[in-house]
Amino acid sequence: MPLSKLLPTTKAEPHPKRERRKDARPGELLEAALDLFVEKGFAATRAEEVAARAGVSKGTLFLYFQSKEDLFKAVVQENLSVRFVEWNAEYETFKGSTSDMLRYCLKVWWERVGSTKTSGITKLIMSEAHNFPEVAAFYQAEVIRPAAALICRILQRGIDSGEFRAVNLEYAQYSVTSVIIFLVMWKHSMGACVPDSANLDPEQYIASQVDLLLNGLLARAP
Amino acid sequence: MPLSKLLPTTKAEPHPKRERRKDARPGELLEAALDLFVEKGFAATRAEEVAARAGVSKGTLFLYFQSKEDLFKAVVQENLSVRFVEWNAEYETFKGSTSDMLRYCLKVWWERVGSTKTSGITKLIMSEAHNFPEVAAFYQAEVIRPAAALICRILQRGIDSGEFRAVNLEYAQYSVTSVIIFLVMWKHSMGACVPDSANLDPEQYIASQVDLLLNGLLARAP
Amino acid sequence: MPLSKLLPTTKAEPHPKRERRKDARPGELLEAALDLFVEKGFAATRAEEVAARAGVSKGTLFLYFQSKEDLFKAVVQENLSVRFVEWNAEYETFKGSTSDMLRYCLKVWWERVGSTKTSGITKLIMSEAHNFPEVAAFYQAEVIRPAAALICRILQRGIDSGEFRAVNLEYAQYSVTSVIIFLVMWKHSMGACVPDSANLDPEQYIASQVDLLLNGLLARAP
Amino acid sequence: MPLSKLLPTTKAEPHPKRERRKDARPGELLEAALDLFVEKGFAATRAEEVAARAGVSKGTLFLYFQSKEDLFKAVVQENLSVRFVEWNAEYETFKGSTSDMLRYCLKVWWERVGSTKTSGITKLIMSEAHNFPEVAAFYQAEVIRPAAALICRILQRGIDSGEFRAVNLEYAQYSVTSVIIFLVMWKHSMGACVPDSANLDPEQYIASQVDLLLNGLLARAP
DNA sequence: GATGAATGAGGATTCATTCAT
DNA sequence: CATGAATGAATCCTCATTCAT
Repeated sequence: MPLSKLLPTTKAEPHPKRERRKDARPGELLEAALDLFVEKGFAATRAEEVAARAGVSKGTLFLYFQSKEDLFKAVVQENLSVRFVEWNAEYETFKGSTSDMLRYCLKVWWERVGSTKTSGITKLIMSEAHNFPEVAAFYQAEVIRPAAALICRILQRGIDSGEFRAVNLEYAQYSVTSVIIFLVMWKHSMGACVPDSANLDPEQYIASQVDLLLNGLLARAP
Repeated sequence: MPLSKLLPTTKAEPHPKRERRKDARPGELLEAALDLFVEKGFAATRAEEVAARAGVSKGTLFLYFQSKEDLFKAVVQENLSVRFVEWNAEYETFKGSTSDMLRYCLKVWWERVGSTKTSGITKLIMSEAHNFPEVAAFYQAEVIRPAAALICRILQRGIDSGEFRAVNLEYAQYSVTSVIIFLVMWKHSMGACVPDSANLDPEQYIASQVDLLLNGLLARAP
Repeated sequence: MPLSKLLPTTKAEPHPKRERRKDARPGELLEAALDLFVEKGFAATRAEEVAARAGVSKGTLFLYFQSKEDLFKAVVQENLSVRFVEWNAEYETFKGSTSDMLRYCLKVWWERVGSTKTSGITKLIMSEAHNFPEVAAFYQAEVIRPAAALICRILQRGIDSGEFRAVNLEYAQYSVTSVIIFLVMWKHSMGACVPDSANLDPEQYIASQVDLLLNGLLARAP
Repeated sequence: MPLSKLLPTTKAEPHPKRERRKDARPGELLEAALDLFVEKGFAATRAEEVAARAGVSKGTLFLYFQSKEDLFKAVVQENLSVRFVEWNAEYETFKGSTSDMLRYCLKVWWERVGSTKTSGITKLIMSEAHNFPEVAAFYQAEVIRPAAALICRILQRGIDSGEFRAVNLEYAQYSVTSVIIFLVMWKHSMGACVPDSANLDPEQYIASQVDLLLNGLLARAP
């Protein structure tokens, strides 16, 4: 499925003058749109709000994006390319136990994605998938599957080295995914409506989850 | 007669069918609303659609609910609270290991909630929390906190009996919660946009998650 | 113009059984309707409110009146028949100066009409005339013209006796009418929105107006 | 393209004409609203009608006024207050008898207000006061009280000069007010539903009323 | 007769989108 | 390029009126 389908369609120029490339405008609009879509959902976000937050007029938004739906797709596209290449590379060269690798992987995810605005995109997709099935499918292909593959590779490494039990990869992978998804959803929904005292600390949450994932709940025989 | 010219005569045609089911209406509407809200989100669901799915007219909906927002709140309220009492009771009388109890607990959750329409509520809340802070707070108080408390009690039972390690309850509890939340979110978003082949089997998913949660990934020393 | 046109049409019975005549119902409804129409206007009054104030259900209202418009016409009809006959009779037999007669006339009007709910009908007609031109014309014919004629007859009596100047009757008559209309409009609009301290006392108002009408503002040469 | 199926495509046809008259709009809308509110009452006037009469679309109205009620208040506000300053000034410098002054005052009122659309405001307020108590209070403060004060000042001038009798100002003032109110109400309600033959001539009406107010009905002793 | 649940046309209001400036 | 005034389809909600009980 071609990525280009998610790019802002740029009004199919009849004669290709010069490829006007992005000023700052589109970026600022995409950023504003991400914020608002994540916060309020697609339908509840008004185009004018997005424009206002980006510091431009309503008209300008539609200069860069043919429609609100188009803007949505562009937001997704812009924030999709989580750097699996780079992570895959890190995976190839990682020295150390696979337990450490898993810990490291989640730590890095939190630092680079989870704690940033980018994590909002996941919440957005989860919330709007039904209204944008095409986008959801695309996300599934471009993000979820690669992520799952990466996790599987890590798990496989642990199994191969004898560090991990020979679990079913397909489902074991969800033990990592669910940690991530839960944190993202929490952060962007309930977490924002709840006093700090009732809230979780992401780093402690991740540490705890990894510990349990690795060691399990059961007490070990001495 | 000139007076009749003043007000449009509106001689309404007789209506096709007109059932009188005062007591059943709210429930029917609530069910229809649950379906549609979960499927399309709050904003994207038209009041008239809800009415139509419940087999009544637009006006009837507003006879029972003051506004669409009111309907939303009623949907949330309707599908809540009830279960925790019965579950807490089951917990008190459960015979067997806490591992079994945990397995049983998730199994029952899936059968009674996860696999039913009710699970859509959770997705709904996660998606719309920002637009309905009161509802979110309500959900937090009525569902999340009781659920967390129940899970903690189970974990504590395992620790007390020496079956489980003495983990931090507050965070260990999330290991169960995240299993549930992930499954719900998946089912109601990506899962509906993805071919069956790429989809997960809920019961296998749960079994696998519980197994890993109990035993961990790490291979045991012999 | 036949009065019967303003009567509630009673659903043109195909076979004239027995002329079911008013219980209390229609009267209570008309009273409630008059109150509310005067207070809030025709459009802003809901049929259900009228029914509720009359202590019956919505359906019952439409049992007695074919439509809200019909109800309006019935309200007008019911309250039209200000007793000019009786007043005309009083006029014939009145002993005393025409000044006293005028004073008496306005006093009686206030006691029997102005201070009662009936005066609301005038306010109602004035306010809604544009939306019910037929009713307005009818009121003009049945109430305003007879009232004007009565006033003219009184004025003529004064002129004939040499008590009054030989003024133009047609316009002099408005000097009485305007006193009445102003009081009615004030009572039913501004008067109800203003603290008592800023309000007028009807009887003092009438006395003052009659005095000025008779004696004029100008100081008399000694 | 399946995505397009999700949101109705709404490829709006180009609009016929589209004038850009930001500064003129509110005034045009206010004028249209005044016409229609006076003619049909507040509730019976549809927002779209107002827009249409102002030559704009429904949406444009709500660009300038937050709601129909807001529009109503603006209509009242727009057509007020202004005149009393200029009139008070004229009063200070008037040369001539107070009788002439009174005559002049009513003549000017008819020319500048009574005969214009502005007089419709008064009818509007009288009819709708109950539904807009704040507007009524505003009108009372901004129009009625200043007008009464002006009239009182004139009467006082006449009394001071010995031209008028020493009447009670508070109530004598109503003799002028009622002349005005009656004319306005008549013009905007019954007057519009009655053949010209049965109608009054405003200037003759005013002349007659002032004459009677000054000289009274009673024949003078020679 | 009475009731009040049900209906659906009607109207206020919103907001994505266009386009003259 | 940018603006923001203008548009009108879409949607929520009201309320006169009907009719099964």
